[in-house]
Amino acid sequence: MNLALRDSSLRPAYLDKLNAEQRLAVEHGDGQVAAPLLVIAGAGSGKTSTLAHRVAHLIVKGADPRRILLMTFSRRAASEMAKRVERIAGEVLGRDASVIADALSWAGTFHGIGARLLRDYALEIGLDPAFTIHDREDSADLMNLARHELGFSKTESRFPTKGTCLQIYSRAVNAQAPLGEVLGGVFPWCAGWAEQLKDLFAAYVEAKQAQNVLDYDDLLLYWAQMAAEPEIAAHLGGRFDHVLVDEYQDTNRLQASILTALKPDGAGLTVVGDDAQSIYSFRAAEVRNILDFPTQFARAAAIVTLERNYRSTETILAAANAVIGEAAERFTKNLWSERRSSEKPLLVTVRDEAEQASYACHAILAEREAGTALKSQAVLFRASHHSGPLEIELTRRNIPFVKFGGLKFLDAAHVKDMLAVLRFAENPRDRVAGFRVLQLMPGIGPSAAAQIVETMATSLDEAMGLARYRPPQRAAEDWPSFLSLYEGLRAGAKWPADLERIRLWYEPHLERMHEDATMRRADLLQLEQIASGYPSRERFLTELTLDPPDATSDEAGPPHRDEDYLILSTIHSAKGQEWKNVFVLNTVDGCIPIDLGVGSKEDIEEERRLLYVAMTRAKDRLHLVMPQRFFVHGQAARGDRHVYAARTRFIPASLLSAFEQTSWASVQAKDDPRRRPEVKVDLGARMRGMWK
DNA sequence: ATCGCCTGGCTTTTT
DNA sequence: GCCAGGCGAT
Repeated sequence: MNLALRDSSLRPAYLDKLNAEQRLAVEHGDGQVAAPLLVIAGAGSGKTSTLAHRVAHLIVKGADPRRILLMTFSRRAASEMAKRVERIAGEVLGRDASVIADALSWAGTFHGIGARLLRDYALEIGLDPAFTIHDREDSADLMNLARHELGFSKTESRFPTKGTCLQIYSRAVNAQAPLGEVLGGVFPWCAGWAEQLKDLFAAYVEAKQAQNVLDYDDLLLYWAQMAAEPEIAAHLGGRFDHVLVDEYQDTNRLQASILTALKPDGAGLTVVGDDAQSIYSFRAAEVRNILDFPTQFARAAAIVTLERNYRSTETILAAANAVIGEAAERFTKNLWSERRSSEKPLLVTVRDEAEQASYACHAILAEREAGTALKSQAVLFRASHHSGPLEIELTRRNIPFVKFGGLKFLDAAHVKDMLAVLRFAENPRDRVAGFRVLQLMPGIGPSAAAQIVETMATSLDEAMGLARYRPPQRAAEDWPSFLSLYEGLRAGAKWPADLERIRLWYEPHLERMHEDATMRRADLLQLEQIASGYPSRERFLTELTLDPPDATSDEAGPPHRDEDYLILSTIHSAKGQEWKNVFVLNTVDGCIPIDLGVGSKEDIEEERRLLYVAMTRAKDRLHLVMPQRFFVHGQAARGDRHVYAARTRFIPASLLSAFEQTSWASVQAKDDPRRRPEVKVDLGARMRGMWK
């Protein structure tokens, strides 16, 4: 046996750090364009690392990084990946590795890559490359305009709201399913409106085109449609030798069709995912994508399964495996770990949500005393508002935190106003932006705003149309300054000075409209700060829409980077992350699974996977907290009241042995002045008794 | 035509 | 608790 075969010169050091399965995935095809590859990567199995190693390996073996397409679920994941590839490939090639990372320019989300390709091929497909992109709320606003114009806002019985309409539309597009099927399957209560919805969607699509805007779905839809043209498809597919997709379990049919169009025979295609972590079916994610992948192409795909978990202790894994083991259908095997621990995950019963918050604070601080930084701890929850009481408690105790998921910075009305001005300048045909901006001025309401955008649309030159418009009396005072702002912005982008200019114009309106103008002004300054990091107005608008800053923190403003802070996150936003110490709030029926409407069997299964995802984020310690009592408001008929909650159905009695059950009551409760002592003394009787 | 106030209905997760 | 839509005052 020739020992030279094992020589490190033949097997680079970076491969030695991988386990056998990971190495299989990395070396598949040995750097050449090869048969399709499916990597089933369990939670914590080193998926990101494996994918990064595969990309680095391709480059080391001579692949051109500019011809590698790498799609991840967030831009953050993409840049993280690029950094790792740079490090690994740099070790071997020894060159200036940053050149490699820069050359890996086609790394991003499906939507982000779509936007770039569409601008690139715009002329070939009859699209104006200056299109702007609508986020969800903008899309809903445009849907609403169409809804009004068609007279659906005053129907006898109530027509679905703009949000619901958009959801239906989006579902039909992403699932590539006919409207009837979507209505029947997902929105049965809207099935009676099928005809009207069809008309509405037709009007919505026309409006988008007239205004040169694309919504999120269009970025995929246009891409898929463009790739269905054989000539463009060949050109497009020929641009990339290797196409790698992360989180494949969360892609939908539209995305799968894009991949197939790019690589009809699957050559050079790698997808990575875990069916047990599929939690995006509300976004039309199709778990069949990953399940059908192996047999989808003429050449069968190679399959590699990663089951060794490097993240969690075996007790945490045992509990997580037990939870997912109850699933109706699953494909990956149980994860295993060598990380021994005598500590089982905790199932903590507390009285109510206030006590839950109190427990979490208490345990978090105790962990920090023991040396676990706040940053290594996270609190996860099913719905964004579940963290409300905890946020209050954290603020009260001066524990800094950053929250991911839920309401975004960009959703704040004043931030949207500023961006709308910018977008209106970038694309004068964007009616949603114009409609919003114009109404900021007192005296201009919906009808005047509609009239103005209409005037603009019918003028040959939009800005000219605007200049000729005579404002109503009440708006006369504010009009000239707006006009001069707009003409200035149209004359040519001065970046990032444009944003400051807009703010100076906007501030008086901000103060008039909002009590808390000072706080909001701080947000605008922060927006300018963010803007200064982008090279151009167009890039800023596009990338901000596709990848909004996703953390909001308490009013004190975002903690500095070097400061220690706790992570609060929805379970969805926690995907792909890990912490030493993890808390899951509201592990009760009604929250996990969430009780909304009927809930089909599939919905319930997805909720089970959500709990699994949450649990598998934990490395060392896991606390599942169960408040017994909930305060519910609303439901006018019954008024506010308490309801009692039961342990989540995903942890039936048969699984309890995998957990340590405890209950907790805050010690301070007795001293808390807000709490009334329970002893009731009849002082009057005592006084009288004194004289008996 | 605009704006502010009131009422009645729905209430998740995100690119 | 938030949004859509209706009504009345300016």
